[in-house]
Amino acid sequence: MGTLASSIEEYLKRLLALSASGYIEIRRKELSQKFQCVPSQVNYVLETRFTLERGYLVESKRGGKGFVRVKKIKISEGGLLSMLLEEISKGSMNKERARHFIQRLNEEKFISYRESKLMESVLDGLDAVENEIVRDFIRGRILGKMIIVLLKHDV
Amino acid sequence: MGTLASSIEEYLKRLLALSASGYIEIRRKELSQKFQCVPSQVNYVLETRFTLERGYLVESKRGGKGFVRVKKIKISEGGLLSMLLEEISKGSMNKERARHFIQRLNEEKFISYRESKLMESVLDGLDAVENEIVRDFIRGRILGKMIIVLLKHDV
DNA sequence: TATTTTGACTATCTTTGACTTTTACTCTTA
DNA sequence: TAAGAGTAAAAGTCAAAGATAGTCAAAATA
Repeated sequence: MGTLASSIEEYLKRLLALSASGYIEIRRKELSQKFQCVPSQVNYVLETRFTLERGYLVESKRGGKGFVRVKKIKISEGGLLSMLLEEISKGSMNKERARHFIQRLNEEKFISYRESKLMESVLDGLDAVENEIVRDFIRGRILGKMIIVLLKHDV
Repeated sequence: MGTLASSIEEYLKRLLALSASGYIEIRRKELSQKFQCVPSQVNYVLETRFTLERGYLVESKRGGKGFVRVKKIKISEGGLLSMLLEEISKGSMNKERARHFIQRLNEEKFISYRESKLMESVLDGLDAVENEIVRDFIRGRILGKMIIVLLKHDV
């Protein structure tokens, strides 16, 4: 028997494997009751085991009928997305590299032409940020958030 | 099954979609009876889901012959985008305002949900720009460029 | 020391109900 | 009969209660 955290991790992964939709929705409180622990333990598991790097997306809603949704995303090893995610995780990205990735994303039909143009317009808009370090950082940051959105709301 | 609030929201939107006049008139009390809740629940739904920023106008009258009228404000894509551009040029485009505009564009079906989330992620990404003046300026600049893309590459 | 577990405090969203205001209608009364 | 008073039938307001989830740092454990 390992830690509580890994039991919960396994449980969620089992649920995910069984789910036809590719994602699961749980009640944080219910789950914590099932494992007889505090609710924030669930957050700990999600933060440490269901990260983007590991191929998971987590969304949630508070209040009545609240939920936590965990989604498994398929990122092919060594593919465009995994390269992109890795570069983004390093923190920043220059304009040419970003433009290249956006074009490739469109070529691979991961985004539409219009979406690619929308994303490129961000790069141009950022030219007005004076400091190059800051500019590259913000560019990487925005790109990262955009990728998450694209994965969350895949076509 | 979602919340009561979203059931009522959906019901009203369905009625609106069916209505030829572009607006609907309901009795607050009747509606609350239909959904077996207190009347003020209807106000909650109207206040949170049928706001001006989302493109709805709500009017009402009390007393005998009282009613609640909900109207969808019709606006053209060009109209909405030029309002946006005007606010940007006046420098009054803060983050929340921008977010509402983007959501409105989606609600009006001028952009897809995915595109709206893509645009919103720019707003969040820009939070890392320290200086508020700079941040607002860059946000406006990017938004402006995005709008041009939307106009150019019409769906 | 690094990881895990816990709990106090906070944030967000929804639902409810007591109390207030407005309006149409009816009933008096000069 | 016109003006005013009273009444019932709406709708509005607002704050409290309820239902979730998130954050963060201290404590416990490996």
